[in-house]
Amino acid sequence: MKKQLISLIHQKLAPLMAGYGIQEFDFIDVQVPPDRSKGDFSMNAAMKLAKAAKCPPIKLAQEMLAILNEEKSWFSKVEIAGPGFINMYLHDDVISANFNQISALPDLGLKGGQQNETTVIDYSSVNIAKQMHVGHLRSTIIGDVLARVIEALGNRVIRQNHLGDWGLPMAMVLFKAVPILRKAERENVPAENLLPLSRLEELYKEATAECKNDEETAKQCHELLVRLQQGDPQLLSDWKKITRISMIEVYRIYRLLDVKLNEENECGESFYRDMLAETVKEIEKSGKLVESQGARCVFLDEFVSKEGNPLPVIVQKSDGAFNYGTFDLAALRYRTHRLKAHRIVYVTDARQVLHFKQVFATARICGILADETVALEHVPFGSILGEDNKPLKTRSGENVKLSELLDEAIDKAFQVVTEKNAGLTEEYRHEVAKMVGIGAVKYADLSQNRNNDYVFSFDRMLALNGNTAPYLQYAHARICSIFRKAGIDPGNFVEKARVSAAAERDLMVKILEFTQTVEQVAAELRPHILCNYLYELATAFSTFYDRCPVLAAESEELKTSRLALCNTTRKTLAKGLELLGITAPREM
RNA sequence: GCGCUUGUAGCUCAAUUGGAUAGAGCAACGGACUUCGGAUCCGUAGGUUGAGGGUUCGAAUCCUUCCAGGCGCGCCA
Repeated sequence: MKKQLISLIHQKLAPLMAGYGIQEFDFIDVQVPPDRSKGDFSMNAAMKLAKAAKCPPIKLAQEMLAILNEEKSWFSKVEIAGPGFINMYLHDDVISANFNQISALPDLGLKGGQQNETTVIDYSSVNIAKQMHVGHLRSTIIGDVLARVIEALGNRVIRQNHLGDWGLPMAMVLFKAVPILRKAERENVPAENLLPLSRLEELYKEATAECKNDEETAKQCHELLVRLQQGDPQLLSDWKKITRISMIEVYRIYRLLDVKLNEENECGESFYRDMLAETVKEIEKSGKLVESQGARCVFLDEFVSKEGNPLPVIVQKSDGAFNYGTFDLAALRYRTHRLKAHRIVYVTDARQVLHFKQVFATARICGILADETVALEHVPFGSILGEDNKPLKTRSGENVKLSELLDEAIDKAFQVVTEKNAGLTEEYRHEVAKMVGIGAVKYADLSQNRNNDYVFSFDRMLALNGNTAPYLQYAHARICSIFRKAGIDPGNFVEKARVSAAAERDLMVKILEFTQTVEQVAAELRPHILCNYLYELATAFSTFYDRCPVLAAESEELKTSRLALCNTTRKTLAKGLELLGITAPREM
């Protein structure tokens, strides 16, 4: 609706603006005023243009007003407010008509924009031989939402799980694990029996400790890494075994979280192993490669070290091994040349901002990218903190395992569901507890501006009111309940609605904002915008629900109209939650 | 030291990227049910947007100087 309105205004005002010598029309935009009493939309173009048109904003606004006032089919009223805002009030029929049009579309009009870009999203990026812990949560769920959102708007999305499987940590695990693998072979027992993921993680910790205290061990690990990266067949086979053992557990968590990552999305560091040398050669060709203290680097003037010297990006270490910057550069090459990405999005924590700035700058300077117009976007996010305002850890100082955290959320949700709705079967309560518990954890994370750190609190995220997942799920369940009571299948309900009360109108207007909200999330890569929207939608519904009886409406027509409104609200809520990777139960 | 980032109601967070009287939830107080799920709705109160200065029709948002927290800065990822 907003787009149509903008194009209408554009068309109407073009001659006037041409008279002022203004041909560019980007300035024509409308926004929802802060206060409903100021109309459905407002426009500040008069103020923005006053300078270019050399005309006082009020005069310009008056001239615009005169033209817009002729448009009787859309506006019931247009008026000037403040220093030159133009406030527009739409006819109820316009709202209803737009609403019915959107309602009839299978995807609520999400694909209407036809974006058709290829976007690569790099997220989750778990490490091999490490159990998933809270540190992996944000990248995994934020990335998953961004992928769903961009995909839903009609783009091709390629999800990439950039596994940490080819660096020094991997070498340290191998250093400890190889003897155990040999033992397993001698005794003819499956490797995973002797080396479950938890054991692998212990080995990694032991190795780190040993390397710290013993230079000889550290040296051996570095050598082992070089051998692995050079393709030692036995090491490769061991490496593969460990990777698979590790990923089985990761996929169990992905399924629990309802995150859309599979084996086909695995494109870890090791994937680029044969492209690393090539990538360095490519950099060498650009003339930017410099040898420094035995390492091969690219120096970037815009980044300065502690001592005030230009900061290097190391592309090849002095021992010949490659490190993470090279993996990222090789990945950029692959993603632009082979995957033909128009946009590449990296979802990692905020500590890596400098790293990605350097990688992006290096790629551009050294001509690594197939297409210079490709958008490279780092999506940083803050940390998850404990009640003590420090990064969340267990009492003993360990990382909190994701698996345990999620189980606890589900347990707590089960208690709440049982308390609130003991009438449901136990089996169904368990199902709902999963949707509510996981939904709460995800929503608590997603609903906040990702820049900030946040304090993890089960109590707050499982609260039944306020901006939480259970509140949204509850609104959805109430709508389903109406249809159940009426004996109508909402999936086949195709009636139309029209405005007869203020609460209905407000709800319709809110629903009409859905597509533009999703588009905004895709553009800004900030899921909390969608959360805020859904919360407002659920609130608008709750108000409507309180004031407008549906099944007991005064007339059959009114009942049908309100059912139609309920149904589209239900679809919008469910779709919005689905984009957030959250399931909305029919009963809870 | 340099760089990035954050600071908004007692608490947890928003604010359409420079727009109108800075909005929600929790907590507090007061209302609403012989109706569809009260896990609800409506209202009251609560603010020098960390502090100062600047830019302009207009600043939480941009520039600048401070204050306070978090993070990063050559062979870990």
